[in-house]
Amino acid sequence: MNVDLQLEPKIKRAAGAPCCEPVVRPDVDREKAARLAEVAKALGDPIRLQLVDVLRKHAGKVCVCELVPLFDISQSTLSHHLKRLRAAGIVDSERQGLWAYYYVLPGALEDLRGWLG
Amino acid sequence: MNVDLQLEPKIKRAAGAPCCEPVVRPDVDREKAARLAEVAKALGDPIRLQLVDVLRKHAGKVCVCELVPLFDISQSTLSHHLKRLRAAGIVDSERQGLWAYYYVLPGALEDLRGWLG
DNA sequence: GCTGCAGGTCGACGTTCATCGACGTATGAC
DNA sequence: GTCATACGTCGATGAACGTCGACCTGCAGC
Repeated sequence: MNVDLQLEPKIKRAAGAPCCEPVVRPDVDREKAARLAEVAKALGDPIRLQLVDVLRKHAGKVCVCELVPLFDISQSTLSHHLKRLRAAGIVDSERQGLWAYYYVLPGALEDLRGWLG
Repeated sequence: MNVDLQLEPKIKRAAGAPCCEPVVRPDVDREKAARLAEVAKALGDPIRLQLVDVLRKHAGKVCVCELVPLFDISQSTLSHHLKRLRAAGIVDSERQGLWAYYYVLPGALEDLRGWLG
């Protein structure tokens, strides 16, 4: 197992030969990387990240009407962001009469957190 | 401190009044959210996420020529991804002669990891 | 000098995204 | 029934993104 990968610059070599033996390998497979990246991408917007932050800080479910005034965006745009978060499996919602309540799905951020160490 | 945010649907109310008192507040300010989102966004691509994964798994620095054959993309596209990761402050590079070596900046993912809990 | 290679940059292309206003759909109040 | 409200969806628009090939820049070897 090659721990220190600081490869010697074997500059004296035949033309066309690779600079070094390929020893690195991805540790996460393509499917897992895609899943992790999907969650990261959903969090890759300041508004969505703050949305998740607000929802996570509250044990219960939060009404959309509470979220709207927190941001300088229209309600339709906020709805779009919530839809994206739901598509990424980070939040879910529940309707009660006129209102919709959102909450963070338990364990939704677990994989990304685990990957980050 | 309102722990359970499951707001009662106070449906009996005067027209125009909000459904509930606004009690939620974002815990991360706008600037911190923007910084966290920038890192998350940089990780929001499967190739970039795998790149970081490979670099993190090796204590030393990894030559670009080792990274190219790991993915089904052109070298110019890979260079673009590495540039994005560098712009996000996640990796940095160092040239030695013909070759460029990339490495993950220590602590670059610390904030995001901390926010995730 | 010249040639070949590694890797970064540039321009172009098609796709996806964030945002908005407008509209649709339920629901509750009357 | 009618009307207002809360929220979602739709269509449009401009910006950002991922990808590529072509080109440019250094460096090593001749």
